[in-house]
Amino acid sequence: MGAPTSPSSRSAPGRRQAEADDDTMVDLHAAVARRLERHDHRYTPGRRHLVETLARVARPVTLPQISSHSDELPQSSAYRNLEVLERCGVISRIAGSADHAHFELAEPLVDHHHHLVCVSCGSLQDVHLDDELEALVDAELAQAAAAAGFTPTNHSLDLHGYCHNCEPDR
Amino acid sequence: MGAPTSPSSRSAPGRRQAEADDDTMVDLHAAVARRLERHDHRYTPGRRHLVETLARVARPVTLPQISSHSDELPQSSAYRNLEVLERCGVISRIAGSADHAHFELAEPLVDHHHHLVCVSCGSLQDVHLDDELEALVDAELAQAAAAAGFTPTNHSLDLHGYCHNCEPDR
DNA sequence: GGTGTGAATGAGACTCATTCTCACTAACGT
DNA sequence: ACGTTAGTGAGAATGAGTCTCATTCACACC
Repeated sequence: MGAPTSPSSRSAPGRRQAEADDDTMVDLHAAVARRLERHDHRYTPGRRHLVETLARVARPVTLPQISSHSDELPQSSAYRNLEVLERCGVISRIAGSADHAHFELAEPLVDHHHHLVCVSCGSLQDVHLDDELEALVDAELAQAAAAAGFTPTNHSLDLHGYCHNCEPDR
Repeated sequence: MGAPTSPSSRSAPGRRQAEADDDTMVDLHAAVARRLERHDHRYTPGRRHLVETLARVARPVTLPQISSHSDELPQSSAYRNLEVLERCGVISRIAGSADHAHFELAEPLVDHHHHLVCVSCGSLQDVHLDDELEALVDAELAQAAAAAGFTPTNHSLDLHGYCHNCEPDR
């Protein structure tokens, strides 16, 4: 991992997060289970539920949003499981400026992508960029990082602005 | 103490944040004062102090770090003033995953730049990218945003990894 | 079929960064 | 001087996220 993550071949399913059909869901669960096992953790119903919700909404969501989609999980368990899933590389936490952190499926389980961040309502949305541009960015960042004695793992690129519900004040 | 000290205000901003010499400091204060005035706020000594600290450290810092550099300001005032300065576009808040938010001088007052984010200790460091690449990124992001009905204001590009004090676990 | 071991759960207490409240003071305009 | 408004500081309040702990579950091995 000298270089930033390239969206290169991994054994895991590199499928689009959106509109997950049953097949991709099965693959996803298998991949998640494998990751949990590797860390000596179990793929319990609660965790399964979280993963399934994240896969279905296909965008970064907060814990309250997850709960509202179906609150089968008490808050403390939900947070604990999100943390476990994060440590196992299944999901990633986006700390943003909104009140709550956002969670999404982690990169090897979904395609590399970035976010549109609404500065008004704090909501997040995925964007995909051209691979070539990604490579350019990675290359130049890697170079700049090296100069600063920094060991990169991955980059994140957010576009801040107003989502379609939050037109700039009018 | 009266008015801001620089009547000669040559177009101040656009300067590098690091190693601010006295001249740039004078310019900076003038620019900040102008912004505050525009919002009917005063450039009080406490605010001056915050701006000066941020200019001197030349990297995003947390409130405890600001205080440790010289705690002339009670916590509640510091937070309140940071908020005012943020609303006036003088500083920007970086919410990150660290315990504390980081603060830095806002973009029009310093050059456009990005951050190296240490995933281990949470510290931030500035990086500058090639203008051409920036333009490319902006162009493509703008296009993607338009497709999503999103009105962009600016982008942020972070490189996550390990700073030179926090080599990957060994 | 028991039984032991360690992970998982849920309820609630707790932490702690940040924000709010409020009484008070400093600055500016007239 | 006087009124009005912004700023101050101390402490209380808020609230997202974490921790504790008693209990339950899952699985292996007898």
